[in-house]
Amino acid sequence: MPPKKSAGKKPAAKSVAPKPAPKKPAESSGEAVPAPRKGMGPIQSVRGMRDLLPADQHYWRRVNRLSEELANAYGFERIDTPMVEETSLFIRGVGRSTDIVEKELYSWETPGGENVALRPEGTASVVRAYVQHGMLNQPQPVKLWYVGPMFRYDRPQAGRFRQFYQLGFEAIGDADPVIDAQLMIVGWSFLRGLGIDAVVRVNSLGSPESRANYKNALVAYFRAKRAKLSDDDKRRLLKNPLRLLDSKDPAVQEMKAEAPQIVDWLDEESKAHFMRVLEYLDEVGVPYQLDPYLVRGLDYYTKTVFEWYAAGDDQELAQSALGGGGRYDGLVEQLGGRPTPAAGFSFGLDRIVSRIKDTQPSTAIGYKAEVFLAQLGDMGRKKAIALFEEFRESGIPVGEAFSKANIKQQMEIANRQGAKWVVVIGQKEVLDGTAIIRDMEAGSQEIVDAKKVVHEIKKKLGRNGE
RNA sequence: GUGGCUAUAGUGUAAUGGUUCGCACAGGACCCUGUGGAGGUCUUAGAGAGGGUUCAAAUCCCUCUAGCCACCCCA
Repeated sequence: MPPKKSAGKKPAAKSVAPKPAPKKPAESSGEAVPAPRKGMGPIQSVRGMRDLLPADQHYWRRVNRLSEELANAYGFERIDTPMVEETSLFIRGVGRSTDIVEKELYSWETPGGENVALRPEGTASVVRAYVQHGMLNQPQPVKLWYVGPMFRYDRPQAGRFRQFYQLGFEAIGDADPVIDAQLMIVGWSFLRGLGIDAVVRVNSLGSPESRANYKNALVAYFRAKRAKLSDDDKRRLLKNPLRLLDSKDPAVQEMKAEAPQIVDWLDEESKAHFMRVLEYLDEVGVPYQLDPYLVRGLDYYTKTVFEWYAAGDDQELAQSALGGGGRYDGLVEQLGGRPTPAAGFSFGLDRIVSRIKDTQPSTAIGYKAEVFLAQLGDMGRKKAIALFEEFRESGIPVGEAFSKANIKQQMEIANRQGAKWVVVIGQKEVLDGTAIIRDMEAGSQEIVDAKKVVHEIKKKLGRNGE
């Protein structure tokens, strides 16, 4: 760091850079400068926020491309909602007593006095948009998808960031179990398309009534054994009893065996619905595991719930869930719409990308060009700059290193960019009205008329038919 | 939010409290304004921030910050 502390102890000396930046006139600045702000280090990104660097972008691109492809294939339309919403949307949508709302919400009051928050998930916003724009008047179900950053003020950890990216699919306005199944199929296709071997765990929470009844039974059961519960679990008992079921406490694990099972409390309709979902999955061959203890952290789920895990992580690594979702038949109404059935799911793209990165390290290079323009001398450079535009307008990926004069260096760069052809233009060529085309694989080259270069290259690339 | 571990160039690493912090890769320049993958020479760049102990700190201590691990929770 250039600004070093006072040379008090360290004589340091050290040959200073040519221009000894006249930093501190030691004495004079002493009073002039206000207060030497402390903690002056290099500025870093804010906690839990990270950069997605160029080297990783191709993974993200792949994920995004597949998302779009699948969305089209399955008939979902893209929607983008604001990152900032009224805080009450999330309180009503996600649930007041969930951790997501209680302690992980980035919320503040605007200068105008509105209470707003950064979205912690996508479903509430999508449903809000559905209601706000009267999408109930469109053919149902309305199938929407989105991708974008979400924000949760949680403690960062591997696979957990305060700004993270979710890809989500929602189907609003249809209660048929085939919708639930199709969503799971979309998710399955997505993971498979990325080469991720995953299983989906499925459960049903039933209708709000059956869920509530079950919850009561569960609370009653555990309350009787309250003394044996850890503090964490006592808290859960009050706040989110269903969560007790995936407690890691061995004592609870034991109690679980005797505990009421959710399947026994499902109403007939939910049970039938669930069976249908499973039948459809069987039909398509989607591998799933029934998990009677699967509950989800958001309040809005009803009936079907599911979560994806990478296969092979038989040991539950923390943060190993890649995504999840389910049916939320009550949410639309909860947010002020008419009673409307709906279902959806989302993936955590950060985790998915990191998974691909670990299992399929890529050799992809950065910028790729098919043709490279090498130039020599000022005349050559001028001609090359113009020619570059011609190539670009013809849609041919073309590379350059105009700032380099050395031909050898340019060849190196051409090679690094993976160019199959190099067009060389020097003084001589400019004067002759020609250009050299070099075949990088064969090492041979030919001289062509400068006016025909683009045409010649197109021919070589097999793009003449256009 | 709780507990623990960690922090050296862009990356990965090395150095019993004692010279100027070593190495590899990456980057830049040159060898080389007329032809690529190699090589050679030179070079840029570092102790997360702040404070303390000590004759002396990358090394020991404290605080902050960040990352990681477990918990909580979740994607």
